[in-house]
Amino acid sequence: MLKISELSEQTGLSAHTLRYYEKHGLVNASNRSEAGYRFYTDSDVRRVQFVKTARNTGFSLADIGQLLSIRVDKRSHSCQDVTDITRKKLVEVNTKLAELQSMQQTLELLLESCCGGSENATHCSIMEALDAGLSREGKKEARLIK
Amino acid sequence: MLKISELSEQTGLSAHTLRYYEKHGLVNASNRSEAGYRFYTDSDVRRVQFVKTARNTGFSLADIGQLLSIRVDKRSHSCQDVTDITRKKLVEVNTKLAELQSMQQTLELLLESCCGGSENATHCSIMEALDAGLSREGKKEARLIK
DNA sequence: TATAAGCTTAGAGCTGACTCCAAGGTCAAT
DNA sequence: ATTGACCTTGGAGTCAGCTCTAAGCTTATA
Repeated sequence: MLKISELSEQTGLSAHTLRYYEKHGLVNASNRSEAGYRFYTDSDVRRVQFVKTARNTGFSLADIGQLLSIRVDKRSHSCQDVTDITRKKLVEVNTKLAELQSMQQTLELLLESCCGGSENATHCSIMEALDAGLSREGKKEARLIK
Repeated sequence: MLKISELSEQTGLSAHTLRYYEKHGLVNASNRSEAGYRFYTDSDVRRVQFVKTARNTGFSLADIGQLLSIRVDKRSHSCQDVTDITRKKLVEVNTKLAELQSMQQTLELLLESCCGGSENATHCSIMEALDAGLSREGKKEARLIK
């Protein structure tokens, strides 16, 4: 039986966060002392670690709520229930990934196009490109957005 | 001279958002009618479009504030000032990109490992992998996390 | 002139995932 | 018995970037 600070240490999640998860229905302490102190069992620890792993994988707390309810009663759920949640997440991740990749490319082209020197920015090609809505090239090559 | 709704139409930003930007010091209407209605000049329109382009490129409103103050007085700023902001943003984007790519890979492996069928989730390999902290493989290949 | 559409403001609400605070109770060690 | 570390709770604050509301004025059209 672990106290909240011990669970915090074991999982790397703060006690604040653990209480927050409890408030949101993700992880309860199986036991409480007479004074109300939370005490966590091994099973609780595993549940918290499941939550942490799922968070690292990108699932929202709402997703994780669903995954947890599958986890406690696997017989009443299908693999498809699980893949549905996972696939939905993958789509979200891919969408964000595409946005970020586009930003990355733009930023790299902007940096390539600019001297970055200490002379004044009167003719800075980054400023020019942003002014032109990125529609023009970086002065030499016609690649931005296009 | 455009009214706010006209500027909204031209830029694709809502009137709400335009007022929000003004409140945060990014874009002022150069003129006001007697009744206080905002009127935007061509120069204002260009400024708003600059902001929009910078937003699309991933810059925060705070970054854009800096870029705008460079824009209005290019002589007092260097190309390096501009590349500093841009490079900082690129680093942030690359960091997020790495996180998302790791999530993407994990999600794809999870999906590969699971049948996704209508049978119950008792032996679902996604659930098993999340339970094991992704430290184990997808039943067949040893690739998750590793 | 009446109506509807559009404008103004300050300020509140939203999202998600924490993060912190105050006020007070508990526990272990000295 | 006292100190200090730890625990409890409800509720507020944080971040970014909007998004919306309410109450009231203005403007264009019929």
